[in-house]
Amino acid sequence: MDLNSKEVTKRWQDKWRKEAIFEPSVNTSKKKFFITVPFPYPSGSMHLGHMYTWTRADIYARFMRMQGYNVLFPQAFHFTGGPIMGAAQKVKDGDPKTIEAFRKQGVSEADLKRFAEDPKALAEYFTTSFREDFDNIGMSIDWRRKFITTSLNPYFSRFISWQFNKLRALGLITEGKHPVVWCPKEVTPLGDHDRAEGEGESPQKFTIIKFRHGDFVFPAATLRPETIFGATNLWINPDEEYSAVKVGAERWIISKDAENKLTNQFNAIGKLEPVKIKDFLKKDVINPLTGEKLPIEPAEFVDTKIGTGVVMSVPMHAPLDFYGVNKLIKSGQNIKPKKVIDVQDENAIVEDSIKRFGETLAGLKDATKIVYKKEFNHGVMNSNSGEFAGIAVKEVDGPICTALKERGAYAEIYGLTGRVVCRCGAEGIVKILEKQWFIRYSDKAWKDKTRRLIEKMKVYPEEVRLQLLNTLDWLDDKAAARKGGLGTPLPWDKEWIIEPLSDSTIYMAYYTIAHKIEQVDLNSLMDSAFDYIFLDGKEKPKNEGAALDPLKKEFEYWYPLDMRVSAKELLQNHFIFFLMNHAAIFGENNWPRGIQINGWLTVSGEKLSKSKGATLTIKRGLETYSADQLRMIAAAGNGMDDVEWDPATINAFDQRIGFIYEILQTYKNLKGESKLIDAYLISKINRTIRDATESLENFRYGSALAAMFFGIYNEIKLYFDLGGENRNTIQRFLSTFIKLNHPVFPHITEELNRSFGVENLLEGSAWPIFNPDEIDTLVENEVRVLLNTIDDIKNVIKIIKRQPQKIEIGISNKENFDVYNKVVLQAEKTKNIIEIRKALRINSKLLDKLLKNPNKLPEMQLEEALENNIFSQAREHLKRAFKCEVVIERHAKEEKSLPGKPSINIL
RNA sequence: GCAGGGGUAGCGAAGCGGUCAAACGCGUAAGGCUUAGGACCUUAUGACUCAGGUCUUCGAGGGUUCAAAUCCCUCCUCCUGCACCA
Repeated sequence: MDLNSKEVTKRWQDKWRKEAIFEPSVNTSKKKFFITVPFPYPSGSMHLGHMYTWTRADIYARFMRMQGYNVLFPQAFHFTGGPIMGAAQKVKDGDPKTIEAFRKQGVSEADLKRFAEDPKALAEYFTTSFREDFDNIGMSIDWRRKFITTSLNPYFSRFISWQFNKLRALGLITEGKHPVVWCPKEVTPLGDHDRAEGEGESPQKFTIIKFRHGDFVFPAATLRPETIFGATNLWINPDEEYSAVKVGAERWIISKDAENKLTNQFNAIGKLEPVKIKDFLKKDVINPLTGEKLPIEPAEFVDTKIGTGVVMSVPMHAPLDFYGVNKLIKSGQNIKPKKVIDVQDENAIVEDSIKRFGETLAGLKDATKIVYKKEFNHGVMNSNSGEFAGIAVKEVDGPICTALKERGAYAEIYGLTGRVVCRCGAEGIVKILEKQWFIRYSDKAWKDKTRRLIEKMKVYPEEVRLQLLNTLDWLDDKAAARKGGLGTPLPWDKEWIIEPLSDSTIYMAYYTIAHKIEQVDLNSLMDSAFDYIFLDGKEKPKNEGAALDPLKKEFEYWYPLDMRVSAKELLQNHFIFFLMNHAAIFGENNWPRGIQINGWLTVSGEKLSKSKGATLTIKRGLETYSADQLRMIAAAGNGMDDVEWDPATINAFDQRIGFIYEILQTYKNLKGESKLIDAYLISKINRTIRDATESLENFRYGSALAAMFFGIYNEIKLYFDLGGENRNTIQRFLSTFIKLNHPVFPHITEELNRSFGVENLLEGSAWPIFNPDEIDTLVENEVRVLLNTIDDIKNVIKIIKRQPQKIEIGISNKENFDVYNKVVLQAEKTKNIIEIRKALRINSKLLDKLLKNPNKLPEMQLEEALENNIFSQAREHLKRAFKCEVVIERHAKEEKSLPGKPSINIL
């Protein structure tokens, strides 16, 4: 016989479609389960990496269907943003890399031409392609609810408008400026992926403190404005060029290297004129907070490229300054360094760190890092810092800046955390974008609400919860709209297009109504309509209100979302926005109930990216393997583990399915009795049901597979090995195996189920029930003993190097079993040998033997009669296996015979 | 830099205080079956032994404990995200 898993696939996919079992309707008498995966961006083909995530969701959907849930698993497509247009543009420009990648994915020349003319054609092409792939690998998706985003879908755009009006009404939208890394040559923001150098570098805010000298301003740039109380002087670099520049009504002295920064970041900037910086040396400036006079001093270590080229010197809190000021003091200057920050248990933090790293420039810089870190995290302002005394350094930044602002001494300037170079070759700078629209993710009350949501929901794997909570801590406002790309315009400022991460936060609600919304007149679909559908206690809109009722009914049945499934890279962006927007817009009863985060499918240890994925597409995969075979790989991972693409595993699939199929065809002829090995198998079947169910529930698919596919398979083999031949037991095994494995291998199990003689579809049929009464630990233990003994016999035979004439197996006597079991009971309480001995008060040689090693105390309960029975029933098998006479001796006299370890005598 | 997660046999991994030389899978080797085998079956796969035995390991180093891969500390190292990139 042969069962070809590729051939049966289509049959069952058609059947599921025909019976529309993936198209659930509202049924209030049935519990529901709503599961989604973030929509894909159709700018290329679906590859095995996509399959990994979607299969994980599909397995869950099918599992829940068998648990009796009414399951909704919909799928939409994301068109918002730049990449679709970008890809089309690249085709249009004739970019060979892009075109080659598309050709590899099977795109025809005619289609390529269409892509170049119309980005929408490209998106639609891949939308169709994705859908075929989803279907071909057996996703149980309800396609009636498919939709696309952007203004290409005016219904969806209305929905997004509603969302943003809601956020704005809640005070969660704000307008402001925003620093970005910028390429001056290409005149565009310079994202990580566009950089030749400096990935991960970002804009960094420096506080400018204005120190005045006459009508000149010396703008000292610093990351630590709180140290101003300890400032002893300013530094300038006497070997570099400086300019005076008009900023508003003021004249600032800055390094020549800082000129560009000023021009790019400040609006009102006047003429630049070179100054002789040496003329200012030894002159005094005024500390704006303390009123002290501070001298301007030269220092060659001032890097004029950083900040403004003017630096505030704080010797007690900055190693470089300490070094510089010490030199001044030695040359006879009267400077009195002052400590303004205390760190517990660290009295000489600067001196100590200099000692540690040395007085070289590099050493001083390393020391600086340590000092900054310690003082920032653990420092407290001391009595030298005026009104700020007692405040933690972490908390003091805001108040200090306010104080500086009040005295007209504050400004800010952005630098980069490191050098950035664009792919075009130009060096990146910081640019302040004006009039941006932000979502106020920094809002504290909003974060608190979301924190509650996160604490309440289910999170798989659990460690992700901590990461989400930590992400909330640093989350800041996010620019939510751009001037270009596809999308929905901001309802109150139509020049701006809502960007992709912002229009994908609550659209799961849209799935509930997507298949019915077009029955409503678009003109009547105003905000009040969405209020009515999605929010509790809202009035029904006067026009067309009745048309909304079926939508509201759908939403109220399906929401909240029960499970969102995705890979780990979306955790700190998409997921956090998804949760925050739900917390803001929906009632607590409609907050998401669970998320699952998984790792990636890797090839040679590397994540499948778009470029790599081009060769490992679903279509390619299906040329060689069946859908179930591919799904097996997706089921290999637990939690956030990455899973390596390893086609060799597929061999295990064929071989096992083949064996099951063989049993299926022959078991009916068996007429054997039910024996102890039957009790054993039934016990194991129940354990497997329990373990597999628990693993599936927790998305531990690798463990589930180990139990329900590999583990139980080994048990049935053992069953046959030990002479099992009972039809009912085997039937029980087959039925359980087929059902348990259905979520992972839906096609082949349907086929097996039919061969099994069951008419109804497996999909949606009842999940096997775990029966704790059928767990028989004693029998399991004794079978273990039998197997160990067989191993031992083999061992011995190997040693004596000859065919045995006769094997005598001696089972220990009842008294010994009693002692043994008492030790087992005690060992459950303590592993302390002396205590066990005390508790038992028995004198026996066996006891001495058992208590020799605390790490090897017996743990399995055993039973003398059962041990005898197991061995007696296995006698025929042993005779066959060892091709000789086998004698089982009860109550063996031999001292070697222990409970659980019968004596073996080979003649 | 900040946050989170890892480092266990040739590989993927399980174990998360005591039945652990380490489940399960892959790979490898030998034998069987075969015209043959990438198919299947059996056995082996840390080291040393050889009548069912012993010893050593879980990134490195310290510590807690009768007992640690498992708990604590320090260090090394890998992966992920850090926002205008979807």
